[in-house]
Amino acid sequence: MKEDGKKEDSKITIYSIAKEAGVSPATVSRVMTGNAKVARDKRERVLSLIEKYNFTPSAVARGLSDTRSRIIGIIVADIRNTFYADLYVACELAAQREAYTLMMLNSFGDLEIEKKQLNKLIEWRAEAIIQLGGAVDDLVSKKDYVNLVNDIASEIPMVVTGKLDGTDCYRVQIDAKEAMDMLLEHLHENNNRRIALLGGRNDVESTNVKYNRFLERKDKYGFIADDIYLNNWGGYSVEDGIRSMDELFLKLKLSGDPLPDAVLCINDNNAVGVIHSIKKHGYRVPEDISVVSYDNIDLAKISDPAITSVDYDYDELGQTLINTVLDAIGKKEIERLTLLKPKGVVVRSSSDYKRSVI
Amino acid sequence: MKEDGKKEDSKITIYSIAKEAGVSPATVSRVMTGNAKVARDKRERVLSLIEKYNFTPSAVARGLSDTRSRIIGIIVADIRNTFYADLYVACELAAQREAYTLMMLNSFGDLEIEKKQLNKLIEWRAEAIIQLGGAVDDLVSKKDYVNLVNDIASEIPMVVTGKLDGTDCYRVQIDAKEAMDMLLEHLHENNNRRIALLGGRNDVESTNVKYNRFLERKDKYGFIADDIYLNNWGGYSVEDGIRSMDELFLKLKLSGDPLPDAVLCINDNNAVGVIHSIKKHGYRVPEDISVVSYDNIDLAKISDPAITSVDYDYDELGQTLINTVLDAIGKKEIERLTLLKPKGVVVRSSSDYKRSVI
DNA sequence: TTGAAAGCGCTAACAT
DNA sequence: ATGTTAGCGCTTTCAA
Repeated sequence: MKEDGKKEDSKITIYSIAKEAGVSPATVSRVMTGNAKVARDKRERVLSLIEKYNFTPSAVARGLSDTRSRIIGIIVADIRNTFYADLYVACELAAQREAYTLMMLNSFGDLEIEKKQLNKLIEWRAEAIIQLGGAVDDLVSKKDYVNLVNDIASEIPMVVTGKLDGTDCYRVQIDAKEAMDMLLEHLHENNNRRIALLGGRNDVESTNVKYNRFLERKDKYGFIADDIYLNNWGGYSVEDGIRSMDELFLKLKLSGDPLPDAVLCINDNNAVGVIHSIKKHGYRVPEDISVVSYDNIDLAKISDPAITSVDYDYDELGQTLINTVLDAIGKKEIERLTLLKPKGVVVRSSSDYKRSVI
Repeated sequence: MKEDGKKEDSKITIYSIAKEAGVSPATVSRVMTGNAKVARDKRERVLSLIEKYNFTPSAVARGLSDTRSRIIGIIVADIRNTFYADLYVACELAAQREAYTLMMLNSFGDLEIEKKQLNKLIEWRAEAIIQLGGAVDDLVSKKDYVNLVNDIASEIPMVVTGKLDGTDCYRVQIDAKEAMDMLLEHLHENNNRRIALLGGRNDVESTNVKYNRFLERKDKYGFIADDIYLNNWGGYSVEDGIRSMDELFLKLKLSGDPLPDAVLCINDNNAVGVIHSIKKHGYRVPEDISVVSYDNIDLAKISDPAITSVDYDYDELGQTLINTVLDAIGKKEIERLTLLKPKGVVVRSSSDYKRSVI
């Protein structure tokens, strides 16, 4: 049996601490928050009791009391997707630096779930909400969803990585145009002429931006990219990549058009699928066809061959997301849209091959 | 200008609802929680006001009031690791079914960070804490960490996926012995004789269990596995896999021992590295060397060649984790250790090759 | 069935 | 510098 079992176990709060230290609860609160001067001796006494009892003040009570939860809600399309996990971790790190706690929920790309998660965050009185992917990516947003978001955004700041037009969210994004330009430059340097564009969905903003940017710039580099080589739909997964490339092979066979020199994929997962298809059809990467993509997640490095991919500064992105949140909470005047430059293209074997100029 | 701007915006709580509905706050609370009968008409009036104002009760206030936060804390070694992300999602799904919210924090395998995160969860008065990987995996746990954990575990349930001995945590794990047996059976069926064991760390419980199980059973199958083929250290990453296999090639070259028929890797990442090394050395998978591993994360499927891996029922694992938490919260008598059977081995090309019996 | 009132554990005036 | 007190927004006895 423990000594003094009964007394010792009674719930410990700032009151019990205060009593034992012979001070007022307010004083205990003051030494905890550091929001006011406290006499050296009292502080020490309080501190040692806190230490003794291993006291941890209740964030719940504090949240109620000062009506600042210090929680930032964050809805992620799917944390199992490395891209989002990378982003999430960057946010968590940044948030912790500012003494905020993230409350993370998955939406699985399901609008109903997303609404439910938003609600949960409101219940917890999150001071702001960040959304990584999901409905916020769609180019044209559902009416009732927009309404919900606007309802929320009128109360607390919402910052999204997508478009979500019709709402007044803050937006933080990687500059997709710039990302496209980097890849085009790289492909051009290696004398690729005939370029295919695969993966993604037309109704997703970042994909759409890339697509348009490509069309805008292709002539500058003398790229050949007839419609048959362009397919910005089919999704973002490995399987989607396989399907898109299989389809391209088929179409090319029927039309008699030559293979592309390079395939520009919408992300690394997609590229893995594309490579898979290319190998399956008996061609080599990069000797026959180069493959490049975006995001530079771990997969790009460990794929075989390793994939050339546009890298982002995830830490910067996370920090910017959090900064935007904090500024918005603090009612500072800030830009509605922040565009971050991609870090650069990491050249790997999938495209590290200079074609001869014929 | 909005109509009635001032009044409309004043914070809406159960009080404002109560007043407008002409009932007491208690009644509003009752209709929200459903904890007591409320006259039909009053309920309807309250409900319609809730609807009208889009009222969402404060979980913070509720948490303070009934001292049940309905938060389950969860510390993950690294959410960017697909294995943990899979596990996490399974937990989130299970938790939501029970109307609990997960508060997820990463430990990055750093003991100091882990302690800080534990503390944060205590601040938020998590009703229980789940730990996926990290310090809980270590076979021999650090003294002060054990003390901290025991301090916490004496207050709220802790359930871990690792060993964490010296503590009274609940443990939920995949049966590593069984998982090993499945792979051995598979390798045997394909007439692999000479087996190498690569990856992992000796001081991690699940790895250790597998290693010992292998030694225990190898003779039954007539496997040849001299010390030179065994290397259960080197870690869990792709790079670790490359290093381990490179090293094995080197040692074999020096000793003149033949190549193994199959390499049994500690997880899928490791296997990717091993395959990388094998290819690099000019051998083929599976024709020259078969490769198998554990966890069956997405990577196993999209790797080239696709990797044979032991699959788990992640949903079941998540649900069991949450059930254990709930039972423990409810002070039910439950087993301290729950062992789950692996789902089975998913055979893919990396080992789908029958060797001829010489 | 319903309301009044106390209390959850903290913070922040306000007074001293 | 410190104590008193009044909330924060709920839930839950306890009476009625």
